[in-house]
Amino acid sequence: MLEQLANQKKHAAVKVKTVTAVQNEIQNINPIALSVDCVIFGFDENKLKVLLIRSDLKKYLGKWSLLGDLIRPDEDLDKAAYRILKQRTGLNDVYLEQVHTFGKIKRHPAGRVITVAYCSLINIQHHKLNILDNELHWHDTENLTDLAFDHQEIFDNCYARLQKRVQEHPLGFNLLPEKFSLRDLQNLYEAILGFKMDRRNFRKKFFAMDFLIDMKEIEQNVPHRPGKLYQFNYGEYEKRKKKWAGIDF
Amino acid sequence: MLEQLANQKKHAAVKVKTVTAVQNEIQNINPIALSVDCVIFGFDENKLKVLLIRSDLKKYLGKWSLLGDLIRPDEDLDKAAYRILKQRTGLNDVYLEQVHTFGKIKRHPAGRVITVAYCSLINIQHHKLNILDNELHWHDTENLTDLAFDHQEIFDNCYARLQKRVQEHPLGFNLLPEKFSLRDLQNLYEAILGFKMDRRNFRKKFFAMDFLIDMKEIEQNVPHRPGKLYQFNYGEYEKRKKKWAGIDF
DNA sequence: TGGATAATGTGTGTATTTTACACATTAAAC
DNA sequence: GTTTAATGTGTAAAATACACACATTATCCA
Repeated sequence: MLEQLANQKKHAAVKVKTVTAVQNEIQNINPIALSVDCVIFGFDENKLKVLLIRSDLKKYLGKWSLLGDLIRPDEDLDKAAYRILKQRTGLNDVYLEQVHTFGKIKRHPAGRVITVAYCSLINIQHHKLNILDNELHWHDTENLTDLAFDHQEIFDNCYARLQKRVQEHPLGFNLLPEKFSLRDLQNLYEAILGFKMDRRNFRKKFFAMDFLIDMKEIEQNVPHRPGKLYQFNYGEYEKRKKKWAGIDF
Repeated sequence: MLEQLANQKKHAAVKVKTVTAVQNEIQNINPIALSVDCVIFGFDENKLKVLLIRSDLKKYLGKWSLLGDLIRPDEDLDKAAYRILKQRTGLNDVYLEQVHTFGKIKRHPAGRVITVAYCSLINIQHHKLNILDNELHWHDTENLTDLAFDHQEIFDNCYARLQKRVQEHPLGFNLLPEKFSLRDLQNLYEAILGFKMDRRNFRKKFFAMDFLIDMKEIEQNVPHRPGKLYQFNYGEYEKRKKKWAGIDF
């Protein structure tokens, strides 16, 4: 309570700050660096994958780490994340979402580096062609352990977010080819969520939503009866988006 | 594609970095400052409130802004947010959650300042006693406009997050006194979500969850039949927490 | 070419959850 | 003791989720 009053007094003393005063304050207090790290998910052979790179830092030699870089002073936060993605995957217009910011004091051996984690979903087919760099690797998300830095924590956090968001929003389609079968879609959900679902109920659910466009095409080169191909109808979805309501915990 | 190869080459050239090399890189690239801003929610007279302070920056004189400060170099991110809360409200052990990081280039007039937004929920009764500083003000969240900096955007973002989270997790109780009536609880939800609910179904829902402890007390000094008082059973909740599953968008 | 294989594609009944809705009860105020 | 303004409770209908089985079709191979 006394401390409270003291703080208020201190505040009252500094009535109006000029921009220059704040600039000085910033200069003095500022040995903190900022980076962006991207958890880039892909889906291939019915497995959820994450794009990793071999750490270029001596301390973590041999370990895998997320793709990241320092933020440039003249660069918006989101832009920095897009830059990383473009650099590493060659892809534009990918799904990207900020997830969480990690700022423990000793998380980076080179000093105080606070990092903003982004989650990205890409169509791995588009990217495959570009991945010649053998320092880059699509790693199964199952049994992922022992990443460099605090990247395991960052990955876990982003994966949990993905699991949640994929159930409430149509993100998943970013991981699939434009045209996909319902089986593909179910495999994707099962890979992300980590459990099997009833095929009939799964189909019923998606057909009931009525966001899938029947492309009037069927799978090619499958050793069994081919399934129909669909596209997700983003336009229609935007129109009828759900306004959630329902307390439940 | 060519650009892609060029990037890979550049990467391949810098094989192993020492910590010192990274330190230099950081020193050179680093005129970015980091702050924390807290959106502190309260609930009073059946209205959702947010704690604001008059901007101390000349450019925004007269405008209200969120409570924030620069992060100290030796301070964990979350610690910085707790520090702000303690300073401004005198309260410990409050609900606090990181929400989003805002980093547009020109969001702060004094230069590049990236800010991490936190959402906090406090029992306004506990705080009321402490709010002597007339620069601080509990503002209705309805019709909140024209905050300083990009604080309107930050507030909107945190409010949206609160609306969502309060439906999936028992956060709301942080805004209420320890003992509350079901009417209090419903008023809280209606204030946060912005619509009215059926009283009978609301009660049924919460009783069915079976997380409310009947305190065997009733409201005092109400001009009508007093309601029973309850407490939220956090212990039981932690035991039976929901594992969500259900695709729906 | 036809039978075996391995998938796709569809429907129904049951249980659970959500929603809509009305009346008796209680304490306080006058 | 009557009025007032809330609390407290139950039930039927609708919508949603879940469990479950069989016919269909393209491919593969003998």
